[in-house]
Amino acid sequence: MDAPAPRRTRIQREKRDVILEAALDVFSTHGFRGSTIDQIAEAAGMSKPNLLYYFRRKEDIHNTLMQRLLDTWLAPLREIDDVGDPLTELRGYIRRKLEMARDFPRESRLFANEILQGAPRIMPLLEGELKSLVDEKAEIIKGWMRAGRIATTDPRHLIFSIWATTQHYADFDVQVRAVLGPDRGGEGRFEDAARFLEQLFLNGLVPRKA
Amino acid sequence: MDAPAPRRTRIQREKRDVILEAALDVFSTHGFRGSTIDQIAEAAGMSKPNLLYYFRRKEDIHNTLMQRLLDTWLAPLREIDDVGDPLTELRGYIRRKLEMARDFPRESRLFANEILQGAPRIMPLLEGELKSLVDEKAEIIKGWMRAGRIATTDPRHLIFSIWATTQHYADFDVQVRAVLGPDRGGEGRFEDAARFLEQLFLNGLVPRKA
DNA sequence: CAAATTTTTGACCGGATGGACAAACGTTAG
DNA sequence: CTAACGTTTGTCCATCCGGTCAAAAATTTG
Repeated sequence: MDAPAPRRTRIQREKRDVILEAALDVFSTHGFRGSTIDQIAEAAGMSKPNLLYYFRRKEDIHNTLMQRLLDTWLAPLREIDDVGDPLTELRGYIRRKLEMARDFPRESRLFANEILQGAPRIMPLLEGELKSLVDEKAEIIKGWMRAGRIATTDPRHLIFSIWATTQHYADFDVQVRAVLGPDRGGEGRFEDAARFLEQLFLNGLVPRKA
Repeated sequence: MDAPAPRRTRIQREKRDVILEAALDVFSTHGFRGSTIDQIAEAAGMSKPNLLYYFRRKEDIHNTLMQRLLDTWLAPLREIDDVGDPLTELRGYIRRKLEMARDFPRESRLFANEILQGAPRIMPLLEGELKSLVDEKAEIIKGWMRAGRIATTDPRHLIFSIWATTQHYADFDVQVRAVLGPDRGGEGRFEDAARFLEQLFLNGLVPRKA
């Protein structure tokens, strides 16, 4: 489907990267339709026709961004396997996802925008690659439950809850900061979140003695 | 600030409602900039100039929608008080929020869209009304923790996690359904989610004996 | 009924926006 | 140097889109 061998010069590789970086900024805060080529071109420090020399259509930029995103986005989930302690494994996954929300908030928002609007461009991927990856990991988690190594519950909804709670700190960042206020809304918020989520996922809210 | 008394005829009230209903559909799936007046007008079954007779500007529709939204949106949180059992109170809050995600997904997505794009229109509300409401409820929760009635943790992040996990089923609905597949992606998914969330928030994942 | 008022519509406008194009400019290889 | 190739830009175009306007149609009021 894709062009077989996109042979590119050094300049082309560099400029394309600059454009993608700028486009990530713009797309992630205004959405696809809310972003203009002029905005992206200005953010990339070049003229609009120049930008269109590297990407023929606005959609091409978005597609390229989306494709790159999905690879890295699912990496943390792929890392889960059933060697080692289940709780350690899950704690690690939660930590990695939270770090991604902290370090790649634009990517998270880009993804959220796409899903919010019905995932028009990546629906096949969700039903294909994503679903089978989740199926596979859900099976591992189910094994842990059968062995009594973690509490028995719905593994898929467990994964959803990890996605939701971690990505929240990227996607709803403005709200989080507004609510926390200047004192606790600074960089410390991610450490607070990490502590809280660890406690939540491990022990829940029922008070424990000893 | 607002016009003092917007005296409206019966037709005006009805037509404005039709428009708002249509606009909720359109805005919640395409975002503000991604939606056109023509789209909304067609969904409302009237011509564009006719629509503009009831709302002078596109932004007015969005503002009205936003204003109505916020009242109902925060209602579940307002209901929390410190009479009765804390765990019951929190469980009830989670259930109510999940029901809202199920029954008002468009409202949830409209709100998510706004926050994702930096909350340009409702930032003052977040820093004002929302923050103080959360502050107030966080204080109640803190009281429960001091009394040893629930586990000690960060009350604000607890609220965030409830928002995140419940709204996820509205905002990321396409993804949830794609991952669950046809068998479990039907209407049963909300009951599964309710069961899972109750377990998560009460007991976490550490397996319990007895 | 007729006057006054409200509602609806077709036609139109100006600015924004995605994209095309050819000419100019720069760089590199022979 | 110069021809070939890659890069950049000014200009232009067609379409979309938010919004206006005047006039027609419908409704309400006296």
